[in-house]
Amino acid sequence: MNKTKQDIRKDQILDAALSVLVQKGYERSRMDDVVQESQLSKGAIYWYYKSKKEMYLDLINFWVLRYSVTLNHIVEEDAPPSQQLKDLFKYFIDQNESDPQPFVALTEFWSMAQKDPDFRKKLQKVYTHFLELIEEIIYRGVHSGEFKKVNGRITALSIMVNIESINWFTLFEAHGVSVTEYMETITDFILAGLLKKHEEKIT
Amino acid sequence: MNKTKQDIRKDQILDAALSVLVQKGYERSRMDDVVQESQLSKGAIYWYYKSKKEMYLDLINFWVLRYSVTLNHIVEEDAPPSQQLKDLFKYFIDQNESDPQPFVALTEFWSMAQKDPDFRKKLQKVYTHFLELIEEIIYRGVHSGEFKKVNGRITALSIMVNIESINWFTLFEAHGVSVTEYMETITDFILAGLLKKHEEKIT
DNA sequence: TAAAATAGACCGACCGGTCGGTTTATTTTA
DNA sequence: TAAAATAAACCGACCGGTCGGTCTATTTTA
Repeated sequence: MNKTKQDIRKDQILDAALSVLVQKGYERSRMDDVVQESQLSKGAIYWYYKSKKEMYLDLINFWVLRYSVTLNHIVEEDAPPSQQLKDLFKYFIDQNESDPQPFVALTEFWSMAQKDPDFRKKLQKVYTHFLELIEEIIYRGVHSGEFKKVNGRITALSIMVNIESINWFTLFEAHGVSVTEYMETITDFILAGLLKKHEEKIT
Repeated sequence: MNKTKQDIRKDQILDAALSVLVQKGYERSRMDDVVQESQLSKGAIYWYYKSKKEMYLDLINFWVLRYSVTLNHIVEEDAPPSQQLKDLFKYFIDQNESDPQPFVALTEFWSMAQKDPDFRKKLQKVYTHFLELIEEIIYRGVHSGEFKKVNGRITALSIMVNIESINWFTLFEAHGVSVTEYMETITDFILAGLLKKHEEKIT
């Protein structure tokens, strides 16, 4: 797991790429911006990536990999599904608070996905995997009797969408509602819809 | 309310602009594309709009105006708030089904809002107004006793986010879940969280 | 073991196409 | 017939990608 020189360079490039992407978006981001931000040269960057597009596609890999470690950990931990969901929400709230850049970048990738099939396919894969994770939690909850018998796929979709709504706060004025406050309310809201009521549990 | 020649021309331009925007996104959309799509000339377009940016900013106005007619109608109709919310959801589902283009364009405007303060301000205004509409419905519901005493702003935000999630389906594969099916489930979900349970109503 | 050879990493000036916007000429309208 | 509207040729800043070349570290050779 120790990084080679090449991995370090790629990190260096992708760090710069993310920063530029968030500031300017895909189209307006210049390879020369990445050159400057990364303190490397154009030649160096094109040594590691054959095109602007390849570089940004790899940026998705980079972040998926980074997040998936914790995500898998949450799913595999030995906790009641309701707690797992809470952890999931909390993880994204914390991540967004400590560094919203990847979230902002996601908006840009959405926009890219609309135009470019390669970006679409890549994002599709990311989402499919993420949805499967959530669905897994839901299934366990339903199976163990903690959750109502809901449609796992639709519920997972809904949860995912609500997590993504974190982004709304990065961009717009919410008139006095904080992200944390909002997300906590949403978490309760979703869990209220999922958890069996006490009477039902007994029967 | 009858349209002048100029209004017609602007419609013609903005129709083309939307079409191009959806296909290529803001940056990759060429004014020459709009020229071709609108069957006009560059001179004509720059006669009505002083820049690419102005044109696209006006595209937002165009659609806000178009939607706001029905939206206001829904809020002002004499129906129980729960029904108003259902109508709201239904309206967007129908709109998306008959023509998803404006929804796709919204993703692009999100991306624009991140980079350009003018787009951000404009979208902020749109969202603020829309949130106020929803909040108004919520308030009435709470006041009339149909709804629980929820935080109007947060609930409105949540509803809006869920409506926007329609877009997810335009872009990605949901593995067998249809937009309509999804949205109907979500509507029920939200209303379940909002409506007082029968026992509570009686007391 | 010093010189020669090779490979990998990196540099940055430069080229060629692109596209928002301008200009100028022409046609339509009132 | 003057103003409004439209047409289309044109300008030039801009930027992704290229390429000849350098620099450093490792390996081979004699």
